Amino acid sequence: MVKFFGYNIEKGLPMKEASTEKVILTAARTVFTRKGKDGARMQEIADEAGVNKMLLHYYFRSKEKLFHRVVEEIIEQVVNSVVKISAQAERFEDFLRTFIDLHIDFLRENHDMLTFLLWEAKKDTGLVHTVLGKFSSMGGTPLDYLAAKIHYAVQKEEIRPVEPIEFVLNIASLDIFPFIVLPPIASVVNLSDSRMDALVEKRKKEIFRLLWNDIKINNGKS
Amino acid sequence: MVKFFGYNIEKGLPMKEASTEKVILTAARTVFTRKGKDGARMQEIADEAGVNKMLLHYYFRSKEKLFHRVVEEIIEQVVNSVVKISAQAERFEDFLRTFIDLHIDFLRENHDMLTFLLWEAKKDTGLVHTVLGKFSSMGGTPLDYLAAKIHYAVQKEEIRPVEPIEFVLNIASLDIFPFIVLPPIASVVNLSDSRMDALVEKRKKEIFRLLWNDIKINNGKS
DNA sequence: GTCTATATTTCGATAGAC
DNA sequence: GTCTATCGAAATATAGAC
Repeated sequence: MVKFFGYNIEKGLPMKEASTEKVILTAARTVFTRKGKDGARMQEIADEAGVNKMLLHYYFRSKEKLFHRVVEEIIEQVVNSVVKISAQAERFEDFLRTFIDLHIDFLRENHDMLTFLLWEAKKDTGLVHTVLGKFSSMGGTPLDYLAAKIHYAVQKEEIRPVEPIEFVLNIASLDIFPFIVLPPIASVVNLSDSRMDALVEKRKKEIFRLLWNDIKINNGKS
Repeated sequence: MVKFFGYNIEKGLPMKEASTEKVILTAARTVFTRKGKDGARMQEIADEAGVNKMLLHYYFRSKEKLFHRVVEEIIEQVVNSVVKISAQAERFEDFLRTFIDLHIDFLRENHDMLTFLLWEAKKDTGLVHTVLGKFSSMGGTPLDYLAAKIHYAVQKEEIRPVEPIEFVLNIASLDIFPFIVLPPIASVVNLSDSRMDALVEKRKKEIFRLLWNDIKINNGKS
């Protein structure tokens, strides 16, 4: 294909097809999240992308640099998603229900990069720096955001006073952990996708019920 | 040192010092849980053990076999601990409080192998088979055990009826997840050990309160 | 930009002396 | 059982033609 500044000269149209660089990046993300930084092979990434191995070095110089590009992209996506689904609804009850719903939908679609990110962060805490930096450039960590949200809801007497750190740990744990353990187990016990989906939808209700019952204030209701 | 069937001939005493094999195994566990199967280097394990690299092959033939020995040991320890701390107390309230307490104590001591195990299980689901096999040889999975425990407590009207799978996911998530995310974060934000310990002890109470309030039956109390 | 061929390094594994 | 020396495979990275 003849390319010129992102335009496909042959067809005279803006290129919608992925550039070689983008193809490689996508393939690298697939392989890295599956095998990890150390287990991934440049050859496997090239095969996954359907390009010559040498091109990975042409575009990204080294495995190390390619890895960092992939991780930055993942962190960018994760942080943006969390920030986006945090900005929901006025009443705390609605906020909580919506947050759990969207958060779990996001996790279901991206559970592959979950364990990967946690593992790489344990080996190299530089990743944690990147995540925290990205959050603060977006206006604050989820902890900061939720603390403000809780403070407001308490004043409005929607919920009882709760410690933000405890609440964040509760919701993060309940939302995220199943997507770390269940996928490996599911592939062993032959849990079908549809049964998995049903389980996930039930979890949404269960998590909301558990957390909301714990903090809500009943105004005149039994 | 002159050795003969586990006896130290020079001193005429049973050997309390670790054998070379045991020293290697311990070092391997340290390095594998820190760097993962792919990131670990035989040389680094040898250095950690303070022995010649060649001895690793003498005792374990290959990196693959050494890795599997380490993983089997870890799984053995994890399963035994879970089974052990599950067999506690008659009343469900006491059982729950004690389980959370001991489970979290165990996790605090062994959080290094947590992310490692979850990561390796994601890459190679053979590990899941090993875990499930070990559990069934010990009388059943935690899910089986808790289902029976719940059934009994419901009959005694100590708790309302609950779905075992939901309850297991709730308690596992709340107990385990913090030990996956917090250690990397703690090392970045300079959270001291004592403050971490305080946080953990508060978590125990918070988790028990949250779960118990959700399932208990109030007999005549407000 | 893309290919083939090759350089360079790292690492698991073995041989053989003691 | 333990050591030194070394092999051979793999994997990252580069050279140079097209």
